[in-house]
Amino acid sequence: MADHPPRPTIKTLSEVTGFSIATISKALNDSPVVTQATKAVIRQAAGQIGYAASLRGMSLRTGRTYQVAVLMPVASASGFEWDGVDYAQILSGIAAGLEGSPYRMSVHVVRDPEEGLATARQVVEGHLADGLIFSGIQAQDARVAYLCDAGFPFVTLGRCRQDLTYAHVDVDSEWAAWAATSRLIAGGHRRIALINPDPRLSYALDRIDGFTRAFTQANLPVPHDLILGGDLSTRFGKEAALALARLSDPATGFVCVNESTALGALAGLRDLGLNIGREVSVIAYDDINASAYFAPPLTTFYLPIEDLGRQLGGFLLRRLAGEDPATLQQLTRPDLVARQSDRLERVLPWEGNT
Amino acid sequence: MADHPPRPTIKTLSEVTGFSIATISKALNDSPVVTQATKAVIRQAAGQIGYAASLRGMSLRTGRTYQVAVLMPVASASGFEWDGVDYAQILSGIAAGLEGSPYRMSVHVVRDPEEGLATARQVVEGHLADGLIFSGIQAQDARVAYLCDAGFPFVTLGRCRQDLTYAHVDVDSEWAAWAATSRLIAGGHRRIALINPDPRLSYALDRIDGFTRAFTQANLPVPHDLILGGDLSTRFGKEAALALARLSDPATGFVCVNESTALGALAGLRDLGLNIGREVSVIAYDDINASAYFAPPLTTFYLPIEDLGRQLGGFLLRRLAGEDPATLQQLTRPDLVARQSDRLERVLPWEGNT
DNA sequence: ATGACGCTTGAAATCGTTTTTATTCGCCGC
DNA sequence: GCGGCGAATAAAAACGATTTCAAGCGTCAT
Repeated sequence: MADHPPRPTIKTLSEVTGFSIATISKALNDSPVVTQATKAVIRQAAGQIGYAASLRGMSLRTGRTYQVAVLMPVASASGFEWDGVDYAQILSGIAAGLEGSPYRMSVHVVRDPEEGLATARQVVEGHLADGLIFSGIQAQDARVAYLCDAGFPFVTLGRCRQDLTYAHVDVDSEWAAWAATSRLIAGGHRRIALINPDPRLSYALDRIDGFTRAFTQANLPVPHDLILGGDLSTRFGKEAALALARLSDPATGFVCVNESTALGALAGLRDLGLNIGREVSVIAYDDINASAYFAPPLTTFYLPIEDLGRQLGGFLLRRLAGEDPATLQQLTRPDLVARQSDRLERVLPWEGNT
Repeated sequence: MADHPPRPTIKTLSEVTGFSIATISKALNDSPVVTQATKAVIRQAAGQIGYAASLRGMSLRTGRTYQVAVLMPVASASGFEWDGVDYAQILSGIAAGLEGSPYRMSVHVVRDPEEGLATARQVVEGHLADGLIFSGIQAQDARVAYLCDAGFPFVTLGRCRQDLTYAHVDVDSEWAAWAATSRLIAGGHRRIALINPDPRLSYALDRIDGFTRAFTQANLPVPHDLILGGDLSTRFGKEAALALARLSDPATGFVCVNESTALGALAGLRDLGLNIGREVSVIAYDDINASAYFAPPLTTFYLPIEDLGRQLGGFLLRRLAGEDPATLQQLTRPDLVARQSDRLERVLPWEGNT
């Protein structure tokens, strides 16, 4: 066990430079009341002795924590089935977005939106963090409502359907579902299934909207009976695909919500002896490129999930700096990656213009 | 924006009860110098007004942060290829292990062990956390050495090969590699490949040891030319399998390090037109059950990764309480889940006794 | 010459705890 | 009756920063 010399405090710096701690503090915070000359001297000395302000001290005085809390959802009941969400990548992105700021990231695990609300309350009331980031937004989201009401800075991945102004980053699920469905319709499919997440989630509704729009635009009836919602597990994907492909008027096209459900769907369709890419087609979201190695390789929409995380972090920083949440809103369109799980070859009109 | 009433402090409690703040503090910390009667009164009042000690204040005074830092590795160069590590599940486990304690979890993203060391230094020197958890332990691990030397509490997932005493949780990779290899040998394979992680990682060496032991025990030559190390990406798994299966004396059995490399290996072998499960066999580690949906379903060793996380959290708590690290060490044997990617049917002697 | 003002710096209060040291008070022994 | 002691509580000093307010001091107008 090595003994470290005691960390220099503002007092040390005061003794070294001869200035009072008040002046030191102001200088380091770049206050206009202190001369450039003294600022320079103090900064130089600070660098010299390796002074870094104690977050503890700052925190007590200012009430800020210099922490950002992230609510990380974990699949509760799916029993460690793959849910296709690489939250580590989101966290990595958030951390990247926070880089260069004094803010650190604390992670709170939540099993469901209710626990999410409880945790959000704790964070706000206990001043455990200065800002909050979370995802899994529901159409009617109690967390969003609470935080808006409390005036606490936050950014979400996803949008709720309430009329509230808040910072968020989202993927254009309506468009993606529309594009995928249109692609399958153009490929000749009429019985297209939508394998969807929990219907309380806001983007589940977005996907239904896009799905519906594709049929309406093509003057075709919307196959409402082929919309199935569940958790994001591979098991659900398989069960859903099996059920849908065994109908008397079976589904031949599948628009899956992500890689894990798509993997399950492929497994189910394979079990039925169907030739995927010829008899049936599958399209999904993809963010970790596992789809490229499925049998057959999956046509997907690529979701730059690490970038989304980076945006979340960046937006929260700007929100904490006082920026208006109305200016901190962003919608991303995923890119189509055409592979072999659908039989479409020709380029569609909307391709290429992202 | 709702205005919250100011949070009660120890001073509030002092005014309410009539006791001095010193007595309050001691009472709430269950100090023996204060009477049971007053303790009861104070606790009652604290509950009444909903007092909870400010972590900020405690932190400044005690020097503790009530935070545990986790170093989360992100695959740097693999370009968002799946690496098969569900770190979210580990975090979830750690959080579960920490539950009931006042400790919160902060996550620091690191791209490689060097950055890990730098971050560990920051955490220790800046007192950013009271304890540290990390993984990806190398045979010679600078982080472990540094933290041991600094006397800073930490727990690792994995063991290094230096002679140091520290708290850790690990999986018996030597055994698992031995078991997988033995299983393939018993199935008639002689050219067995080991698809391994980065050879600097400690468990990469453990796996080589187990692999070697299996051949030695069977009085067979060890196929050193079939040991390949790389990142954990699916791409690497595919490339490795392709290379190994194309040798003039090709590999017919594959012991993969995890689900993602196994998925890649399956994809590669499939591309070569090989019948997996008959002509070639594949065995891997598995923690999210995606393997069950591969084509064919993969024989794996199941790794209870969330439990490992829970152990990590629990061990760190005990370490923080002053427990001897020598007593905080644990080795887990994964369970075999036999599926269809290897052709072995009969039960091996070591099965059943976990 | 003097008072006001601007500019820079310093002293002191403050944030909410814990911990060390001091005080109060009843009681016992001599 | 008084010093001393033990038990319980109170007072005060930290921890390391920010922030308010006061002070010093030269300049300039009156």
